[in-house]
Amino acid sequence: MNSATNLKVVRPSYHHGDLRQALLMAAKALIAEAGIENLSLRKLAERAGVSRTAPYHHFSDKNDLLCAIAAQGFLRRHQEARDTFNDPRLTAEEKFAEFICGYVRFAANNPEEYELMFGRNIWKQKNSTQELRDVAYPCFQHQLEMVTSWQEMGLISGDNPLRTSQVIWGAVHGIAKLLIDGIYTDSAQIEEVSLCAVKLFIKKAS
Amino acid sequence: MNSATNLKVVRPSYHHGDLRQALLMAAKALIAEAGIENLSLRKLAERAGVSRTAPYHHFSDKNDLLCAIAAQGFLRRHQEARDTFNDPRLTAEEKFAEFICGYVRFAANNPEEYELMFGRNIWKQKNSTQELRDVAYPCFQHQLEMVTSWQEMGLISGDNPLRTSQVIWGAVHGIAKLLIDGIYTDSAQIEEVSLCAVKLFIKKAS
DNA sequence: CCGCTATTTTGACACTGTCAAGATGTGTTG
DNA sequence: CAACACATCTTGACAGTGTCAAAATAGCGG
Repeated sequence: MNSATNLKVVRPSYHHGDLRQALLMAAKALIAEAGIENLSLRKLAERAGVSRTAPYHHFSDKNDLLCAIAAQGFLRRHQEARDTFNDPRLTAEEKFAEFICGYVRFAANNPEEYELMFGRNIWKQKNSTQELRDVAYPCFQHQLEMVTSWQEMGLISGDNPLRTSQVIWGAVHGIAKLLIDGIYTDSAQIEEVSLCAVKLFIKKAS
Repeated sequence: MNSATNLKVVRPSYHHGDLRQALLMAAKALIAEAGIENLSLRKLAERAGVSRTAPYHHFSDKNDLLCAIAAQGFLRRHQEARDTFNDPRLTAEEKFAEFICGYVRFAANNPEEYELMFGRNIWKQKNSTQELRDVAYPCFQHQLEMVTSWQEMGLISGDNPLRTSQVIWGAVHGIAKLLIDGIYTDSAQIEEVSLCAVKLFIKKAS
């Protein structure tokens, strides 16, 4: 199916070269410029220099395209979270704080991409691609595992690890959403809010 | 011709009766049936029995219509929150728990309306109507005030009342969003997650 | 009664996603 | 090398969408 299996080297294989990749690039550019809701396949095709229906030979759907972009976002965030969690120079508490702050920062720095990754358009109904789920679920899983480990070592409070993970995920997700959706206007204080969340979840030793 | 002119004593004003209200009703019905993204002004007009552009004399915009519906949602939720906060039969801790659980329950029971109320489509850019802001901001404010009072009486942890309020708001919003957007599949356990959030935020007295 | 204005309609335009059918290049096989 | 199969891209078309302009209608105050 996927002709990209043969493309070990960057190689113009067919008419356009690698249209699929070019479309993803152009789509991200257009989204960054005008937001997700202003992305149309026709403008995208024009930007890529092909006709309106050319994208349909690389993505079955507009939804398919969006899922592919979201999948890239999950890969990036997953890697980011893994890096800080495995950084040997950080204490557990620093890792936890960076998990919270980094999560919100990721959303704040890539609002359109985050909106795509966690937007209802993709997840509601059966819109999510198998490819997207294969990338997103491990990312979710990783979050739960990290929180579980922090809880087991007594760093953060709560008893049920799964429930605590869900609440903390909900907290960072909600803070991020309230911010990037424009309900909070003070985007300058996200770091402060994130740090407050960290303090609230960390178990009091005193 | 229309014998309905004599029906309503309230205000049989013009051609249709009260089209604005009828449109809001029909819109909520359509949204409940097929979701926000499947609501079109044309289908709405057809449902209300008027032509496509008739709604434009009662709402300047599609966005204006959506804001009006969202405003009603904020009024309902605001009243709900006020009722539990002022219920003399509840202790402060019970009120706090009911605030958290009730918030998530409201979103779970009215997913489309909640999506509208807190969707980016309304708040991003300058899409929000003045009317909407006049209703929503007091609702937000009330939330902050409640959390502040609970913190001042030593019920919940944290030091900065504003930041704590924002984190707790973020938490309930995020839990609700993850649920109704279809990222959590287990909608049966929302109450459990909510209660876990309550326990996490309540200050340990022991 | 007439006219003014609020309300509604018809027509039109520029978009959108997506399908069907044809055209064109590419790789493989006989 | 030639011919075929197929991936790729294009043109044409259709049903939707939000929204504006201008025309038609209905109800009110004079």
